[in-house]
Amino acid sequence: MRDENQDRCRVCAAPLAVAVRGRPPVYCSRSCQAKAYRRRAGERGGRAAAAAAGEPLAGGAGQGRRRQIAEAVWRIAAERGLEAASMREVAAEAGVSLRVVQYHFGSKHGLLVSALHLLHEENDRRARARMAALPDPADLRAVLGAVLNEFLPLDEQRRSALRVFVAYYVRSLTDPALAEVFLHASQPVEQLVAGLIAQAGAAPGTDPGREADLLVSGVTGLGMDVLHGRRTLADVRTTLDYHLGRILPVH
Amino acid sequence: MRDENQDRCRVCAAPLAVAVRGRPPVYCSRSCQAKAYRRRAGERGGRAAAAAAGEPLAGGAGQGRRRQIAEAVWRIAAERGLEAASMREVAAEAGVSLRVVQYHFGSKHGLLVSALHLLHEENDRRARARMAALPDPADLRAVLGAVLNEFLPLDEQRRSALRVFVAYYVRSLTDPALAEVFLHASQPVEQLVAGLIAQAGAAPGTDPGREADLLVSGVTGLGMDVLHGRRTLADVRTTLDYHLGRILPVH
DNA sequence: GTTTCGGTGATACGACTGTATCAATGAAAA
DNA sequence: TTTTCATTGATACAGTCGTATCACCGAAAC
Repeated sequence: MRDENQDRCRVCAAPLAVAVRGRPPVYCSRSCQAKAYRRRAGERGGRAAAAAAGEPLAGGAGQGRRRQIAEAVWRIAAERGLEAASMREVAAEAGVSLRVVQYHFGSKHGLLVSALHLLHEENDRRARARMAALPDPADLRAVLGAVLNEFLPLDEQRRSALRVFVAYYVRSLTDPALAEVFLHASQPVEQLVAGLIAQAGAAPGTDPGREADLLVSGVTGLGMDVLHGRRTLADVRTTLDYHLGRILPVH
Repeated sequence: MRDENQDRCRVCAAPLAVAVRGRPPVYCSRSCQAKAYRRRAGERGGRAAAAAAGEPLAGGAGQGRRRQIAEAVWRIAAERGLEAASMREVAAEAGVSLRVVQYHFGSKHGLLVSALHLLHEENDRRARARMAALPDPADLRAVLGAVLNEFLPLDEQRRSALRVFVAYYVRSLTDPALAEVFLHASQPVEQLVAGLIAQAGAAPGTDPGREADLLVSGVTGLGMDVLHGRRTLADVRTTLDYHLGRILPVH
């Protein structure tokens, strides 16, 4: 409590300009600040040169910061809704300061848009990984089931993803920039499903495209009902099995 | 600009207490206020006694105020999202003062819950009216189509209703009181659809319950895609016709 | 005449929100 | 040594939010 903030430079003791806004000044000039920096660097070099240098900042360096913050947005949106994702709240959840969020995303709108972008990439990545982990990639019915299951809240990850997804969906209804991200991303899901249905050998008289359209949107809606508690997960899976069996007759 | 607010009673000219909070006082006591009231009533009675009396307040008196305000909430939610529905914004949209909204709903949360309640009643009313207006009530396929079309944004009314619905849905994921309203309301839609399918003569081997589940949630999802611009309304109707034709074979 | 009652006008408070500003930091380049 | 660069810390500002408070209004009851 001795060297409290005086109105004198810490190095040359010259009087320093008063700043009514922003961070209070401590040095009278950039050179005095550099001098102080070198002094500190010297002290530090003696005992902890290597330790203080690297520190890749827990979660991938460089633009890993952006990802770290985006994940905080996802968590908040999933648990408390997008309207609870204020700048300060996101910063706290990510364990960084408000200024860091501002710096890396510019504005709140930029933050939301970027977080949605990263979310789409992440979801694609996860879905691809899960499909690659299937025991028999030639079993087209299993592949189809895996694709559709991706929209059901089967585990905490998918549950959270669905919640974030619908929260963003609603927001995009009144925010063109968010709608853009939605439109430029998820066209091919229905086409993928339609292709799988056609390849797997659909029952005669069925239209793979129309079946895929209702299946995809229906599964999303059923998943939302599960989130709500309006339906059981088991019930939804039974319904899904029924329709898969109807579209793809056994062998 | 002559009789500006002095610190004297308007009637007896006694000094009046200073109030740092709330509306500034004008009378020194309740009796002086009543005196002023009677004086005004006397003047008014001479020329506009009947005209000033009734005035049911444009839209149904009594608890019509609540409805008027709830409709403002719906409009704002449909056009700018639920997060834009602040107390002041709702009051302005409804053409009343902030205090009136506070008085009739107590808190913002109470406002949102009540508005959702009234919305459900309104939607039921509209759906019932549209079904009653069908040309041939015995044509079960037409009735089924009408029920499902209720979830598509076919006109501005349904478009708006769907937007408000999904906005509230998302909010209900993080608000138990809203979720309650959802759960205690819309169970029987799927049962209604399933009943219609069974009565209309489904194709052999089809399960009306499972078909209804996918149809209802699927139609909702497709309607949301239309809102988004991800799908054409015509495309959705074609898909819907396809599935109706599949479930209910022609004659 | 005074009180009571449902409803409303006019402020005010404190907590938050998004954004802006100024300065410091650590390291590398000039 | 001085400058530059990308990043972060520490505030400040103006506005909005939900809510609370006090007084007024009209009319009916006592």
